[in-house]
Amino acid sequence: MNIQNVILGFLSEEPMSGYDIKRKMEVTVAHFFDASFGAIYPALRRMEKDGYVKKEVIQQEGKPNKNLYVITSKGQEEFQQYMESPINPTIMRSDFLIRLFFGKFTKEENILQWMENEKEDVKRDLESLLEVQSNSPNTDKYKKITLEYGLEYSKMKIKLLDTQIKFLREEYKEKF
Amino acid sequence: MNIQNVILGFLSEEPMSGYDIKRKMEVTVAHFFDASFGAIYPALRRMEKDGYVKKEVIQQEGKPNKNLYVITSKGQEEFQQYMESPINPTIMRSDFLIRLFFGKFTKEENILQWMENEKEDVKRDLESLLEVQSNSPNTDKYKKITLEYGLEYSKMKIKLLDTQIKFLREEYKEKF
DNA sequence: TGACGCATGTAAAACGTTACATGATTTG
DNA sequence: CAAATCATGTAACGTTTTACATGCGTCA
Repeated sequence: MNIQNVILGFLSEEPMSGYDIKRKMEVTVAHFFDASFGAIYPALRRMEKDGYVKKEVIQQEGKPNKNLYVITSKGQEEFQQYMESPINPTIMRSDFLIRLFFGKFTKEENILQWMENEKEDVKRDLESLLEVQSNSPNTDKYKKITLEYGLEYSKMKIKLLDTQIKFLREEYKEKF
Repeated sequence: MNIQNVILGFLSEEPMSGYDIKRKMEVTVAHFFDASFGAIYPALRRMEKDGYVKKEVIQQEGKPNKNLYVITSKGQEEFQQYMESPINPTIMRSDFLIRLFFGKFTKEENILQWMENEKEDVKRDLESLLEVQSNSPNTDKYKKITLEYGLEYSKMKIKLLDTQIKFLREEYKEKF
């Protein structure tokens, strides 16, 4: 999977600009896929050159023009091929967990601070996912599963962090 | 966080070769950090050039020589600086979830197959983490938390996949 | 008036994967 | 006998981030 495949997916649903795609990603797949403008715009140009999408310039008043991209039949074929290809393994890269893993090389205060921060971050993630959920009751069942995945994952993280923070605090107190 | 920081972390524990580091990563941090030989070896060379590590060549019989890397005090300082720096956000990239998200563009059989495969993969991950857990009862408490994280995450995924697979199968049956 | 949202884009740099090359020993 | 393990390394390639550039409208 690369950005191109994901963009083709979004354009299979409706024509969008690079900006639209980025916004859409943020409220739908951000918890398991992320892309920057610097990756999206060049990808769209390439895809136009390769005939996967067609550009339509929309004149707007008071706002910059919009480059609306429409998927072509060649693009649809390409996307279908992607959907039939083998699934790539999930990539995860967690600085937080690396820090924890090497936790014995730093002060316990640092670690507790990291864990509190992480908990707050995850709580915000959870809230934003809950908001998305209540704002989109009519999404299809598969999208609902990916949302559910995000919700369960967040809840699991909060629970685990809560438990472990308490353990560490108990231990910390016992030093006196 | 980059490979260099992680390597410095491992070398803070004991001198290792590039090969050792890779092997160690596989049984400790693979569920939240991954690096290939093509990333590790060049990193070690750079780090030696920059004075973060020292190379010691170990002659071995019947096996290729080993380049054992030892962290220097400059390397220790660098690692401490990393440990005090702000934590980078976690990166996740899941082809599986992207496929699910765009599930309506493919056949339900495909989706069920993906989910079954994913479940089996996660089950294997869980088993390997459980094995690591029973093979290393004396690891420090922070490492234990990262292991616990992996275990809980795997269990969560299996549970969710199980539930959702059953739902989809029920629905599927009702079509008759 | 400064920041933010809308909107697009490029170029450089950083980072990493993949594939290839080498070669001995051990294991099934 | 083939495959896996041990062990290191390079080069090509691909991808992505970051930073920069532009510019209007709105809102506090």
